[in-house]
Amino acid sequence: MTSSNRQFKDSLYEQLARIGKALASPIRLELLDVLSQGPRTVESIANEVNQSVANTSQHLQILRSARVIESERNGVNIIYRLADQEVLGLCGVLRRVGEARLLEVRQVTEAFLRERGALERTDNETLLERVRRGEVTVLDVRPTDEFLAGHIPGAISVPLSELEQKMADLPPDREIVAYCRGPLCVMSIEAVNRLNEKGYQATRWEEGVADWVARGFAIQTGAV
Amino acid sequence: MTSSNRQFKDSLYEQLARIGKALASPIRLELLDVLSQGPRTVESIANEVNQSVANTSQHLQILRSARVIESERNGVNIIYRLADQEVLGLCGVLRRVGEARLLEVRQVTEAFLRERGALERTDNETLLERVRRGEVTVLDVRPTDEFLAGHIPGAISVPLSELEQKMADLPPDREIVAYCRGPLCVMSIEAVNRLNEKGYQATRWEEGVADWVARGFAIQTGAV
DNA sequence: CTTATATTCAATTATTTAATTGAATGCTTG
DNA sequence: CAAGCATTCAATTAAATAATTGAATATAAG
Repeated sequence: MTSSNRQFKDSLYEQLARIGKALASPIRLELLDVLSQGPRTVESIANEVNQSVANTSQHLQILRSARVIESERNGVNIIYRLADQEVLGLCGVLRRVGEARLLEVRQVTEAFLRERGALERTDNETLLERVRRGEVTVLDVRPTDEFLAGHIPGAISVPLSELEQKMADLPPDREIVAYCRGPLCVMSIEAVNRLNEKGYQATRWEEGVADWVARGFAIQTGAV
Repeated sequence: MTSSNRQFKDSLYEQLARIGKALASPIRLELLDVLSQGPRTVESIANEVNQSVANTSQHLQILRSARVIESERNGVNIIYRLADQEVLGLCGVLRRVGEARLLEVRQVTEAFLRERGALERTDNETLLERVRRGEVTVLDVRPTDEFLAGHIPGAISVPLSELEQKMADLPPDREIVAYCRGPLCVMSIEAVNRLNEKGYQATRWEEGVADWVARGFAIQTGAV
């Protein structure tokens, strides 16, 4: 290979490695997951991931420098968001490769689900078909701002913290499917457990909005 | 969030970051690109990326530890290969995010193509359709072992080094489309330039076999 | 203009990563 | 069994990365 081709390759991979480096930190991967649910402020993100605001901010600078997130000022707050759907896809692929290839990921995940009584696999694909056909009542049990940022069309927003109050409004003889942020989020596990305790017929759809989008389906923003 | 949820998240992202760290090095990204064309020995890879065998081997250990590549011994040689298609997809998504989001990637790439007289964009999608309909003669100008590892069905293997000898066998009045490893490989550029100089009507399809696979199309292995 | 709040920056320290070099290991051949 | 070849390992050195802490900056409110 000529030396100018060599130089070109070196430059190109140096640049692409910026994205790899952005993904090389556990904290930054969590930041990206948090942002995949919708835009947030630094303080809110820092609380979610249990890190100092300064440390969170530094990691956000690295992600922004790699152009995988963007920011805009809103008064004293800075709102961060994922740069685009392709970045969302990148996070999804990395997680799927991790789940498929790293035994440790599966071990950690199964321990997590077993502790919460959610290890039993439902038929996720059949459930998805029934959701799409409108055969079940779909609950989004994430916080309201994440629902507003984007949700499965037809889903009802019932944040976990409001489930007790709103449970009585749910049709008692219609099957319920609850989802939240994704396979590793406990909200839908908790919601399904509570609903079934009260005699509802609830099932957890273990994916999240990002997975729905990755499947090519449209989402709804705003209140409906 | 309860402390056991926090611990779970910390463990999970620690594990997923192993893959991010694997991708955080320019050399390892190039190794993955090289392996996306087919399995190779350490020495052959080291030559391709212009690194020492020891350094190449160390990076390969990191990639293997992250489970994105696999190895098998073949006498004194060790053959390395990508772990599966999902890893191929991960590399593809990372490159697309880089190309879409990092101005520097586009700058480096355009300079590279301009220097080689290949900056003019052809309509890649129309070309693909014509390839799929069998309307053109398709040449794979990569080395033979990469052709054997996997190629577009119906493509003829004409490694760049053999183009002069084999050119006379090509139908003179049928349009030719040449491809190689991907947008940043010079073989198809060189091949198209030479063919057009000799009066053939040749166009470059700038993607590679990995992109063909990412589009969901089947590839052919072996000699046909 | 001053104070409060949110966020970023800079310096420091500790840890991790990367390239080099020479030794060690595994397989093949004579 | 010894020599050759391919590959990996280990130690060393230098560079890069990460968390903490305190200072600096930007915006809003009184």
